[in-house]
Amino acid sequence: MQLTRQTEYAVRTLIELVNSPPGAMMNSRTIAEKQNMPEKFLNKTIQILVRAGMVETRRGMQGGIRLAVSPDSVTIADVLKAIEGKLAINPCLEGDRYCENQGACPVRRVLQRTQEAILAELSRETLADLAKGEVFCS
Amino acid sequence: MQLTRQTEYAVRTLIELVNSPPGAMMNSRTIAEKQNMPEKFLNKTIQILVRAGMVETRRGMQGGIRLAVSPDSVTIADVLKAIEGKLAINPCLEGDRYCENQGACPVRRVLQRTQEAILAELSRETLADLAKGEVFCS
DNA sequence: GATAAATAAGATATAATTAGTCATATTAGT
DNA sequence: ACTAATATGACTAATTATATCTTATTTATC
Repeated sequence: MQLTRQTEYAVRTLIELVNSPPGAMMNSRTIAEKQNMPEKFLNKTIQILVRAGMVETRRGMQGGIRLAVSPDSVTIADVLKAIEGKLAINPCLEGDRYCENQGACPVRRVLQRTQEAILAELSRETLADLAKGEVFCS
Repeated sequence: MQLTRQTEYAVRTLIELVNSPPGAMMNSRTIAEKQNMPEKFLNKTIQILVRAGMVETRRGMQGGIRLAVSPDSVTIADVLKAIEGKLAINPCLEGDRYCENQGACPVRRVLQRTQEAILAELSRETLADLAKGEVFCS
């Protein structure tokens, strides 16, 4: 019942990008150093964000990363989904999962509510909101 | 960001015990079959519940498992804590963890709230409440 | 009392996931 | 063309979750 470290890296990276000059490319090493994350692993993480359409990258000199979306249109829930693939906290809550007792199952009911609560909280604030704070744990 | 399967096994086992004749020993194989869980793995899971004081076991013929607590005094949150060891969804939220930016960190703030929401939902209903439903997903 | 059957307990092994590193390809400036 | 900066993608290692196997204990039966 934990966020993966990669999700945290992704969030912190995005915030870092929000706080950088708009439109400018930022290189991943700088972000990795600032936020104390393993550089190569961060690159991998960035790839996922690229595929999710949240950032865009350019190779070569003067290359780097920048946001591809508006900071106020992305929440931690979005990042979580992009990185971890799904939001279901238990298999029985996955969309395509069939369970004959779905309606009656009390466990599922509690988990369903829990998941909704998680989503609600993680969707409350956007990257733009988060970036105002400027500092985070390392 | 998922419950472990073991946590689910534990919850389902406890509900099974709540629904069995009070005070009677139930054997783990029966529970495993009824709930479609791997028997030996369930045994391991039960051990954790024993150490947490939630159930008591007796070996040998006529042995088995039974609840050691009142069904209305245990919530899924309690089980989660017993099985997964901690409730923190991110390292920065663990009790003993020091982070100089704790107060100001916006990421931590969101995660903190999320964690509280999770706990609130998982603490809402006790085993006694859950057991009323009788069926669950398999 | 000895033996066998039932049962949990504990140790070990496998599989899956997460985290991290290394080698390659691409781009831009010189 | 060459070199340095940079992302990309393949590979490796570590951790965690899951499952199985072996051993110890208890009770009933003979």
